[in-house]
Amino acid sequence: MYEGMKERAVDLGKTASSSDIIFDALRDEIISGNLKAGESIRQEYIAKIFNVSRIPVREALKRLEAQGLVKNERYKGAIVSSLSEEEFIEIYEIRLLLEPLVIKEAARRITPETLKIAESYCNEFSAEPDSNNWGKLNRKFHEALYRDSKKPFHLKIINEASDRIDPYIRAQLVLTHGMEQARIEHNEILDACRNGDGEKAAKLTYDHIQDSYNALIPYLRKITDGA
Amino acid sequence: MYEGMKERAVDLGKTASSSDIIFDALRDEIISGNLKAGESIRQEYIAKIFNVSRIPVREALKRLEAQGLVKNERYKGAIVSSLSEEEFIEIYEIRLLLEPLVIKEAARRITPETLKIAESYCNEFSAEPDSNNWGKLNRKFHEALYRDSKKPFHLKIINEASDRIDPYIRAQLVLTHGMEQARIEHNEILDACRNGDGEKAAKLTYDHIQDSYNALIPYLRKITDGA
DNA sequence: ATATTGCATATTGGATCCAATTTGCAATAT
DNA sequence: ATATTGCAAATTGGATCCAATATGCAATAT
Repeated sequence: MYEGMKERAVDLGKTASSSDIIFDALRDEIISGNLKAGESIRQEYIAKIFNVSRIPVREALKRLEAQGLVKNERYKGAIVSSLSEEEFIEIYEIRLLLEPLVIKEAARRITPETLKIAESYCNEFSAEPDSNNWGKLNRKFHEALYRDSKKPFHLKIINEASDRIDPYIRAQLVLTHGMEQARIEHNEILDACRNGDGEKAAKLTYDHIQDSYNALIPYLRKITDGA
Repeated sequence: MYEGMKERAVDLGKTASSSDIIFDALRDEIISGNLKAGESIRQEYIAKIFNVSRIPVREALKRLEAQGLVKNERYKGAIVSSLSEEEFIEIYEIRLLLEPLVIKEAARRITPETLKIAESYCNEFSAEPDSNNWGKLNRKFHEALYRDSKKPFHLKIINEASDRIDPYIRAQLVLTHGMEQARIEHNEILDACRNGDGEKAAKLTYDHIQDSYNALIPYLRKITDGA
């Protein structure tokens, strides 16, 4: 009886805690490049912004540390992690291994709903005039394509890997006008997914990541020097 | 002046916080299988054991959640994560991709010190009579072999993946007497590392993981049912 | 006998308070 | 001018306290 109530109850149960909200907010600031590598995050400062005590802030920072985005140092605050060129290369190695594998599965079982979402982000990305939003939309597009892969563990790794390099990707998207290339490749990948052609989607994704890497490497030093 | 002091000062600086100690302890309990999937961890209970308040316990639990080992649920405590057969397979997929890659690099640059450590754990593993210690020694052996890979991001993923399946591996090591097989394979891998033969070490590691998977699959249902 | 209701208890999330100690800067000494 | 010392302020880790509410069980109603 009243089956509809169940879903509403579940939704109510999912009200995010302060800690969750602060975690998401800080993660966003870091991966957007708004908080740069080496910068210090003071607990008290964040607590005041969100009108909460330091407790939920500290929990959020501990979680960010577990994911490698910051390093908590006593009396110094949470220092935003930097990325050496070696680690940067490592992350691309992992992306090149896992993302083609994931999209292969996802493309084969992709649902019309997911396809709609991905198409939407793809179009938004192509049309967006504000370069500050390119990074986020690019990310959302790729996330959408992987949704139906049924590989949560792979996705967790891909997400964390992407978080680490996202600030650099975003800076590069703004600096160069490699948008054209990205737009073309996104549409090709989307097309392969529409046809359920996992193999082709995988190959295109591999090349897409490789292109991203090639575009980014020359800018890596420039960006890290500028910090 | 007094150069030696620096190192001591650094060492002193690394005194672990309560939160760190509790995190390590809970992680150990989970990956040892002492705390089983589905069990609830009460903050107050842990706090009393360690004679601390709930604050550091909560921070530890948040970190464990970030790594996927528990899921914090209000009024219910931190529930130890279970692993579906699909996720189990996923983790082995990832291990099969990353571990051979890592050991290939590690074997090429392995130092005498690291080799000594790995040999030590290998021998301990072979000689250990108490089956409760097999899992930990097995893990330590593999960790040692990967030490010189210079791939921190890969290692982090491998560690977290291993954490998730370790309870099952340990149960299986105790249930079957596949120790013989493991011992032989460990020595073969170690030998390839001694010779700096990265390719061979990678191939042997791949087969070793594959064997582990084959041994574990039949026991997976048995173990999860028994919980 | 079974289902519903109400209340005491348990349990977590967050606020406030306290302790420890590093950091930064000014005063002092060389 | 430079290096050393001393002290106030800043900052984090942890303890204690409070609020909200879910859970479990007993009492009640059907």
